[in-house]
Amino acid sequence: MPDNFKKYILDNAGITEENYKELEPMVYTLKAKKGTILLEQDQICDRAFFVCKGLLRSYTVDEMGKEHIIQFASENWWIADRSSFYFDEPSELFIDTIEDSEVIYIKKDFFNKLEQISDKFTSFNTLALQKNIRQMQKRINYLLAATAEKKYLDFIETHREITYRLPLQMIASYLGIAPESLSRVRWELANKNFKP
Amino acid sequence: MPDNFKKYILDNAGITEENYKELEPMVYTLKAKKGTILLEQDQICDRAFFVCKGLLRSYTVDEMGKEHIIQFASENWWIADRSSFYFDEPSELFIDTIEDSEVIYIKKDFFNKLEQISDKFTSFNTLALQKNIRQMQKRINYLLAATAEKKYLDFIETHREITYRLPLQMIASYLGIAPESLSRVRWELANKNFKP
DNA sequence: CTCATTTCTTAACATAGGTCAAGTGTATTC
DNA sequence: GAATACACTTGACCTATGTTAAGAAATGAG
Repeated sequence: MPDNFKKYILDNAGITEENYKELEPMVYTLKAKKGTILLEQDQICDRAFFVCKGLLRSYTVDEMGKEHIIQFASENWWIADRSSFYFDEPSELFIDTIEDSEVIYIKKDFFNKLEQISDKFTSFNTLALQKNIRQMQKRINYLLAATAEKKYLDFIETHREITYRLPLQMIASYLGIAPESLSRVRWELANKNFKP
Repeated sequence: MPDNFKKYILDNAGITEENYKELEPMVYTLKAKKGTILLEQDQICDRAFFVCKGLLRSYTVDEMGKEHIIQFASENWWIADRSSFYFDEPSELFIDTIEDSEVIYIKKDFFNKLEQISDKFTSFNTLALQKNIRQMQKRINYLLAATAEKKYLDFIETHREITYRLPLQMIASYLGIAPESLSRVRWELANKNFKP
């Protein structure tokens, strides 16, 4: 099961099979039924999750008990509270599974070791951080500027792979709109495409 | 004038005066009157700006001509389109000066050289990226969840130093609300604090 | 000091989107 | 294969925020 994780590391950190053996003991495997919470708010997120199979999300819960989704992660994606992991501070986020999932998780020792072994890893990590920033900036811009309809259209565009696997209410939560509003937007879109 | 920049680099990259001399030719200085545009959308942002004195902002402009502020930068802060700089792609952002300002800018050669010279620089850079991500995630969460009032209260809390230097319309733009709404919020807040 | 410009506030009105409450499908479970 | 729980839609209504327009304050330039 951890095969696509191994492949991912070998490809991206540029290390040998030999070297990977040193890391293997620090790789943990986990299967979780849909709806399992893997990280709670206020815990310190001491691990990063890599999705081998399935679908996870991270989210906050506000004073009204409402959930606000920060990120989705499907196959070959990472998910964690980056800040909590990096700064050892309590997590803002919950993480749970949206589908039955198979997950790898690793802790800091893994990354430390990998950094020693690989000369490519640091720059790969920087690249990942930069991509993350680019994506977040785009999202901030959408949240500042866009209507519900524009947000939704952009979402299905940029999340094609997972759109059909997500309950609509979760997409709504990710976009910062009410599920009922999303229903309405979809109805309006369906109409537009017939009229002319 | 570049003195606080020099201090900033020596402190954070952990290099000697001697080493700094090698970098100096790659450090550019610039004075700009309030309202000067330093970066236009669609240009490639080939430089990062460091504010010695004054106040800058980055922002997008939507199809309606409306500005949406992404970031402010006052003394000892950096501002740039990180993604454009890193990935050599056209910038989403404009950058201009909100006050008469004195600015340092440096290009990639500076960072490359610094990376060679300093053993601390890479980890310092990673720290900066992580802090950036933390701050953006918090902002996304506010944009998803908070009312205009909460957003404003959080802003004056976390941007104490610059709040009084910013026109209210720019704060409104940063928060994703209309300037008139911000006026209303401020009026309501002023009332609350007298009634009880 | 005065005129011009920009910034901020106020008020009346409009609307996107939120809330509440059924109601209808669609999965999952035993 | 009923029964139970989710997920989605619909409609009526409501509210926060946007819009438009005007005037008051503040700032700045000459």
